[in-house]
Amino acid sequence: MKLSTRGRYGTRLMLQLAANYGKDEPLPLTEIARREEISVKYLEQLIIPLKAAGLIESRRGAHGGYVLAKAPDEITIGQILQILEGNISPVPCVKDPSFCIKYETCNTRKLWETMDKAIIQSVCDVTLKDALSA
Amino acid sequence: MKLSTRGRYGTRLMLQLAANYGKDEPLPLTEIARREEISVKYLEQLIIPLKAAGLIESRRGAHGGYVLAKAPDEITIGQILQILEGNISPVPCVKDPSFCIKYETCNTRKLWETMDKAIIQSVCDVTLKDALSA
DNA sequence: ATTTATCCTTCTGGTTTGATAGGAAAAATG
DNA sequence: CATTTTTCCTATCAAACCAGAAGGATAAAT
Ligand code: FES
Ligand code: FES
Repeated sequence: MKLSTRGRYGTRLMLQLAANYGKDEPLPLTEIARREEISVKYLEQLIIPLKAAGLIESRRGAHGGYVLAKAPDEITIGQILQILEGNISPVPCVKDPSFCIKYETCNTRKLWETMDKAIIQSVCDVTLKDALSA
Repeated sequence: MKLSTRGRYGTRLMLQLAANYGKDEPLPLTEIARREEISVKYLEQLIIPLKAAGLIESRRGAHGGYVLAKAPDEITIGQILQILEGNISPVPCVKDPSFCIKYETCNTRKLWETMDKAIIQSVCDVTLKDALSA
């Protein structure tokens, strides 16, 4: 039940961008890497899907970098995790019934659905803005 | 953020034992394996730590098998997962501060702690008895 | 032209997962 | 006592996943 470094580093990355939101200059990965002590090369990989999902915009070249595509209170931690970790539900069958052979007669599914809802609520209710001010 | 088969199969195993609770005969793994369509060999591995933790008692030899060591309403799903999956918190640093270098200045820890509490509550409030009657 | 950056693809060592295999020890049965 | 049934114990293994490094192409500013 561990969150991988993708989700954890990605959230830290997004918080840095959130802190920089509204400023003139975009924030380059080199700076984020320095502040968070994560390699640029690894951050590059994480930022690709975040950009593809439309959460981030980029500017290339010198004085380039990244900026949030939306305000910090319009992006939730749940969205970030969903993008970087894939489906975060504890068992696949919650989203994909064909995953479990004994789906029909399963007496544990209700359990995992309860767990799933608790997890989703705990991260989808929180925006970057909330996390920054906390 | 997936629960592994250890936690999922183990919970199903424990639910079978809970359903058998109070009966004269212990339930052998061959029978559980047949009902749940999981190999006996794999179930054997899962049941070792459950027994070591005192949740289960065994009787060897013919007509042997397993019985719950406590009533179904005294065993929670959280206990089972803790035993089979290890620490179920989404990030290790919640339990072990030395895990994260930037522990002191981390701005995401509060987030994961919230998530952790939500997960724990969703499984520790539920007993085998609850899960059976649900 | 040089520098600073994003962008894109690939590779790899290490760990975890999900089992299977083979047999030893104990208890009931005939 | 021999057989069967069952738990008990240890080892092995393929596949998947994780964390990250490497190498270079492209674009913009100076
Ligand atoms: S249906 Fe998927 S765990 Fe039961
Ligand atoms: S201290 Fe562990 S994630 Fe921040």
